[in-house]
Formats: sequence, C-alpha cells, structure tokens
Amino acid sequence: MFFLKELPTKQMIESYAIKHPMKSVSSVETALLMMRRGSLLVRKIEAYFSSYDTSQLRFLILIVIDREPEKKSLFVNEISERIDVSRPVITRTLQRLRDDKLITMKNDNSDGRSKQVSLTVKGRKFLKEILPGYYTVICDFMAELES
Amino acid sequence: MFFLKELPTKQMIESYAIKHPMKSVSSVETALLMMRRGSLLVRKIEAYFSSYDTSQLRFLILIVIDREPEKKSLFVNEISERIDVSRPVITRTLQRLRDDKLITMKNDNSDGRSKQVSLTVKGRKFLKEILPGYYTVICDFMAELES
DNA sequence: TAATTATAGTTATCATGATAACTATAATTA
DNA sequence: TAATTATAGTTATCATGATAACTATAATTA
Repeated sequence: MFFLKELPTKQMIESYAIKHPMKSVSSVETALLMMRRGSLLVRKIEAYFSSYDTSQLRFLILIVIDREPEKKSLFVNEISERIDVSRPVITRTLQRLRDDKLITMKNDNSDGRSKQVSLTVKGRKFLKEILPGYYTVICDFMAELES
Repeated sequence: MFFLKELPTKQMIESYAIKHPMKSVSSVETALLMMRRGSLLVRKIEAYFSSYDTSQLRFLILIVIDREPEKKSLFVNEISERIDVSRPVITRTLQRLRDDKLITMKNDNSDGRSKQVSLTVKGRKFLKEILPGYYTVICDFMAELES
C-alpha cells in the first residue's frame, strides 16, 4: 500500500531531479499516482468484501478455482502459483474457507502429498453473489477519477 | 495489495458483462492493471527500503517532515493527516524512528497534549542517502513496463 | 534398493496494518 | 468556575502479510 495523501508535485520532482538526474520525471509522477490510486481502490475493495465477511484474498482463491471449469479442482500448489501470496498464507486461508464450507479439500490419489481443492455449491453461489458488487466498486471508482 | 498474477482477459470480463452489464469493461481492465502494477511496484520499493533496514512508511514520515522546511517540526497529528495510516501505527513507527535517532520528539509548550516531531541531522542524512535509489527503483520499474 | 534430494503442504513466529479503549490536556458550555 | 465535551496521542489487541523450519511423500541417484 502507498499511503502518501498529497503526492509531490511535478515541480517538486523536477527540482529534485536537477541535483539527482533521473531517467524520466513524468514516469515517476505516473508511478506515484498509480500506486496511490491502486492503494485506494484496493482499500475500497477490501471494505466491500469485509461487508460480506470475506476478503480480497478469499475472493481471489474462489475466482481462481472457478475460472478453470475444465479442471474441477486445483492443487494448493496451483492456487499458490496463480496468486502472488506466500504459501503459508494460502494454507491458512484455505483452512478458513473450508471451515466456512466454501471449498472442499481432499487428498490426491496419485500423489500422497497433494491436495485437491474445489468449490462447494455454497462457494459457487457465494461467488455469484459478490461478483456484481465487486465490479460495481471498481466501475464507480474509475468513474469518479474521470469526473 | 492486489495479488492475482494472471489478470482476467478483456474477453473474460466482456463475457461476464453480458450477464451483468457494467458501465465500462475497459475501465475495469485498466483498474485491475493499475492495482496489479501498483502492488508490484510497492513490493519492489519495500524490498529496496528493507535493504536499508527501513520501510516505506518510515521513509514517508521522514519525507513529510523534510518536505516542509518552513515548519522545522510537525505535530504527530499533522504527520498523520498527511499519511493515510492509522494513528496508532504512526505512533509506533515514530517511536522506532526515535529509537534509531532519526527524529526527535518534544512536548509542545503551548499545548501539553501535542508533540513536535523533527528530523535529526542523522535523519536528514539518511533521507539524502536513500532518496536517489528510491527514484531509481521507480524509474527502472516504469522503464520495464514500456519495453 | 538404500540413501539422498526435491516437492507439497503445514506450523511457528514475526512485522505491520487496523480498530477500540484508554490517559491527559484543552476548549466549551451550563 | 464546575462539569462536560473535544482533541492529541498511546496502549492493547487482532488480522493478515512474510520467512524459516518442519513433516510426509515422491523422485532421483549412487
């Protein structure tokens, strides 16, 4: 997350760049704005999910399984390859999703170390329930930027 | 932070939008990309700062004080107004910056509740030391996007 | 094939964000 | 001016990210 409310103005960056030349002042400006806006949007999204007693990470795990319907289940490993979060955090979050009956985990037959994770009916329903609002939050945020 | 490695393609969003119409498919695409890139850059920046045994938040606090040289010191309150982080986290981080002798805090004369925070010489030096690399990290990241 | 190395996933622990509840002082109101 | 309310900052505690070290099984190598 990037937390600075008032970004440095272009002038400020330029005057700094006189002493410490940098490749591109305008790309620094763009980068700061991108981090700031991205952080604000992530925060809105987290607030939205928390109103459903869930989190962005939980949502992403459900989405990632749902997104590959030809597979029916993913290994923990595969989930962790698709989502840029450390494996222990994936493990913990999967355990809670299972506690909430949104996913099931069963041992793989051909590899005793692996676990197959799949969505329950409840999980699929829940995803359908929260998806529209997710897009609404994003669209509203982007619309506000333009105004 | 936004953690999905493979963003949904425009097609995926569009096909979803058939059932659940949304204001703008392309703005959703832009938003997801913005969050993803912003998160990656924040991560790089945190890695950079951690190589100096510091953090983005610590850096931002120092910057925010340094940025208003006409003031010489800011109240904890003022710092917390400029940085979008909860006050307890500001308190804790200030305590550690003081432990590291990068800032000083003294009680205000006219208001017994307030505390004046200012940079030490060491703090100012440290900031000068880490600033160029900070911009380099940002510029490099942006340059890579374009390639 | 026995020993070693690699892989899948988990547990333990820490860092850093948040909110709620607190103390101390200042400002306001009855 | 005494009582109340507001403000500045801190403490306590939780949530969720990370890394290191672990168990169990599979794959490789001597």
